[in-house]
Amino acid sequence: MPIQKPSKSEQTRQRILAAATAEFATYGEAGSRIDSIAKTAKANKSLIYDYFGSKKQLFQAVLERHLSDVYQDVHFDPADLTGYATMLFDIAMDRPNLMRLVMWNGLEQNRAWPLDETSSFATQVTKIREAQAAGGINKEYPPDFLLTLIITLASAWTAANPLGTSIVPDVAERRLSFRAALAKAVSQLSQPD
Amino acid sequence: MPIQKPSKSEQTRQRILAAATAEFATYGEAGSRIDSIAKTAKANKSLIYDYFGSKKQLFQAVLERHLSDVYQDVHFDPADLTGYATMLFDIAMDRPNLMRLVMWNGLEQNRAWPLDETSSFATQVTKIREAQAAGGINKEYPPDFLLTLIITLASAWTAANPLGTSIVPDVAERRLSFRAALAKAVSQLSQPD
DNA sequence: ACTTTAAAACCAACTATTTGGTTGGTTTTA
DNA sequence: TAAAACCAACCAAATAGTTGGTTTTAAAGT
Repeated sequence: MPIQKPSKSEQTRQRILAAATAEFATYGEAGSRIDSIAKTAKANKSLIYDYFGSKKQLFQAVLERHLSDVYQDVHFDPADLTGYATMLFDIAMDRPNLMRLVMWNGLEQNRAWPLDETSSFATQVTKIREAQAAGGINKEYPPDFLLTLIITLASAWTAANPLGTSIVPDVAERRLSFRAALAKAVSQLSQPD
Repeated sequence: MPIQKPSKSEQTRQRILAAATAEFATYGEAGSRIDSIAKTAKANKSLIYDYFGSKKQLFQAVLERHLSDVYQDVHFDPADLTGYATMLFDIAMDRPNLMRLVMWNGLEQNRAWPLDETSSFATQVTKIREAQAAGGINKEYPPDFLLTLIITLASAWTAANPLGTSIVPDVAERRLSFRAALAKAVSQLSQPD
């Protein structure tokens, strides 16, 4: 029996996570209602507490699950910042819920990040600094400036950014054009003089 | 009597707005508590309803007031995108509360913007497009791409952007360096080839 | 095969508290 | 003296979280 059919309770867990994802992404932690999640998940409210403990822990679980999905796909290569940017762009465009969850999490000042991207960010900054020293990346920008620029721009046209979506309501249809523009911008900025 | 001393009720109104600003900026609309605002404002809860109608209307009033403060200072000149970017950067850095309010408002999908920046955005996009046609701005980027890039980057290191602040926790002390980097980046991207 | 049995999965109903919003009146102002 | 400003107490609804139990599942015993 190589493939295990998910157990009944596991299926329920998944329904709860799916319902919670939609609710939290839409309304944030404070605005979400446990009753609403239970109803959408077609699960009894107490199961949510049995499986996840509390509203806050459920939010955390939802966020962590979606983040860890993505972490597997992300490879940071300081020699290819353009590729990094477009990959983040694709991830962000494909996962509006995740982007909104990240945003809510940030605003609701729920402690630092789950998992440890903070240290991951620091690693990336160091690699950019080294690449600058080695002449592979434009030295005129601070490395952490560049990294923030790339990550922020890559998610600038997601549902997570009210500015981006109100300036460009039709990004979805112009995705390739924007992806290319992003690539060009990052390339232009990171290229050594 | 050229200068009117603010009436008692006007002072109360202001205390409520100030308290609401802090509460809403910190917790968002859903996470804020009217009782808490009343307590902070040292005003009776019912005054909030007398003066502002409802929680939602109070949020809207707070946001509009802070936005209109800022609108007076913002002048958009397609011939000086760099200046525009740094001015937005200064405004954003000086008004963390406003930035967070804008972010909450966007995420909480409270209808479109108060006042009409939407049309203002459209105007700015048009002006950029014209400047591109006239050869004053790099033609390789879509005008609405450029505008989003500028506005988003200008606010990338504010309290409103969890990414920016977790990558660069010490922006405050390095403000001038980041301001200069932003100026250089915008200049580099908008300069015609 | 069939029963036993205990844990796992599930749920309806409930609770204590918090919440946005109201009421009916007192105090202050001009 | 009447309107404006203010407030303590109140209310109905909503909310996160709990309880005490019933149903399902699946393995063990016969």
